[in-house]
Amino acid sequence: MKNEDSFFDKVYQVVRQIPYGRVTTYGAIAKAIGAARSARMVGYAMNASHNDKNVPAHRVVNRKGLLSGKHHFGGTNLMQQLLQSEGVVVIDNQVQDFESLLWIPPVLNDFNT
DNA sequence: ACGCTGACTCCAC
DNA sequence: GGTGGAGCCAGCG
Repeated sequence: MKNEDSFFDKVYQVVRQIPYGRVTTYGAIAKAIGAARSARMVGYAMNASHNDKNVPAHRVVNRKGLLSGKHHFGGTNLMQQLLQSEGVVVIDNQVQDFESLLWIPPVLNDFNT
């Protein structure tokens, strides 16, 4: 059975699949979970996840590659530093070469095909 | 129980 | 080409 009964859990699973040194967008995740129009919920879910889950929310940026949620990461450059630690060049809260680092997550299967 | 907000995105003017 | 508004869904006051 599927474990991701909650919309948020779906997001968590997808975000956790983001490879090292890679970034993705809310829209990409939203589409992966079947909610392309609910990108806001993706970010919202992250807020609940970053709290303590093992979800690399710092790898999730907005459509422009901007660290929109950095402000919620503790109020410091934590998010930017984390990305740079992974080899991602971030300048002024914006991911450089964002398109190249952009990683599109696969569509989340309902539970196993 | 009702309504608002929210780490976004897209469409229209 | 730039700016503004509407849409989506779920948690929270």
